[in-house]
Amino acid sequence: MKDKNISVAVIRRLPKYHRYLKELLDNDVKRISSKELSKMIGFTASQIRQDLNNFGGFGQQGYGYNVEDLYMEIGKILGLTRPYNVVIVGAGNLGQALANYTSFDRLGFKLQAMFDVNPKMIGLKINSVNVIDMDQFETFVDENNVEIVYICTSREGAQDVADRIQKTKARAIWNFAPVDLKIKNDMIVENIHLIDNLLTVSYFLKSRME
Amino acid sequence: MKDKNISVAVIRRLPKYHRYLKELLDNDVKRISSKELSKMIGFTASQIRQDLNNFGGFGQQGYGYNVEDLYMEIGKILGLTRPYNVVIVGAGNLGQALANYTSFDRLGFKLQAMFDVNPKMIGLKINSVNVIDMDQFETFVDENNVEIVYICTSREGAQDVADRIQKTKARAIWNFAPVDLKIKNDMIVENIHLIDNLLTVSYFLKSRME
DNA sequence: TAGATTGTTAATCGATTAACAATC
DNA sequence: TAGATTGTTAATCGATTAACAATC
Repeated sequence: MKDKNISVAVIRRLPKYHRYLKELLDNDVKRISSKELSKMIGFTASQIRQDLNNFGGFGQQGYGYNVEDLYMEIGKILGLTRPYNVVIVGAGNLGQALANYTSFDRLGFKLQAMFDVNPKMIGLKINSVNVIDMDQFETFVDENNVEIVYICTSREGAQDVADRIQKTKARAIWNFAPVDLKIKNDMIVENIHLIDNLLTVSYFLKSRME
Repeated sequence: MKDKNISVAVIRRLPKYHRYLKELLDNDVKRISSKELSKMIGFTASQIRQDLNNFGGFGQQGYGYNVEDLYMEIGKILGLTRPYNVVIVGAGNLGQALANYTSFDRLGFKLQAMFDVNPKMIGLKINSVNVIDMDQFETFVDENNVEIVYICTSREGAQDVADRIQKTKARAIWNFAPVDLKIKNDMIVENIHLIDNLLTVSYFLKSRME
């Protein structure tokens, strides 16, 4: 499976395929054609076939795709063949919300701890996960093979956390703070910039009114 | 300002311009060239000039762009010239997190109420906003000129909420449930599919390992 | 004026769609 | 076999980048 030169546009569609295939699987659908999938998912049949063929010929002429096989294959492509240890920095509302998402756990994203600087938060258990003092961050991450850190701090605190992550063995950041982190090494960074997304809503609302 | 035929790619970059210009403004930077902005923001200077010229000639040859003017103009394009009334459906952790974001309020997204079906939640105040019974949803939305609804329910509850929104005067949905809502009319829908984004992280982690 | 930088056209690049031969 | 549908190549479309004349 040599994922060379796959465009980011394709990668970002994969989770959607994964989601729809799961639904089909849950509904006991055994096979599906690119045409049928197209109708459900909203991509063209051509695009679906192109996307999938970046990773291999998963279908069969005259038949279509086996739902279970394709679901498993896309899971593999997405790296869902093993669990990932994760921690959350920032035990506020958002951090707590993420800590309580059972679907992350089910997919293999295993929350090992939460960190905060607020003494009132430290020692609490959220969904049976400990809130630990930020002092122990680097040690904990390295000792527990944490690979992904979710940053749920304020805008102001985020860069400092990012700097500290870069001193550990963790290699990916999922950033919820409304700031573009400055990263030196080849860390993987995905941003959820809520405000950016909300501003597109107001853009479309305004445009629609004119 | 005729926003005709502007591609979605351009629209999604606008909030980032807005964010960086705010930062420049806060640092008392008076003017900036597309070249300097390029270095900060990571888009090419050419792309920045192309993007901005979709909406008008905001710059001046030999000078660059006036930071304050450009910030205001982009704010206008994004629809930030008036407030928007919003409500949250689902007063769980995520709903509460969103209710507590002061930056949304500062930009003009005014939270009028939160809704839930859980009797334990109803009557609570979160950040001085009432949690109301879902029974009163349609009436409240129409009487309070709510334009945007944030869906923070479970996957299972989201479509039902979407159906109910379509019976009101609200015209935009900000959806956090991991499902693609079926919408009949021309409602504006923006999705934050957290799992989809997290799966790209595991994809990149896996790819990086090979 | 000379230098700088935009606004804008043209060239390039990449992604999506269409078409169809291969084949189950 | 006949029908269906993939895998894949070619055509199209759109977005990004480069170039440069206009002009502050």
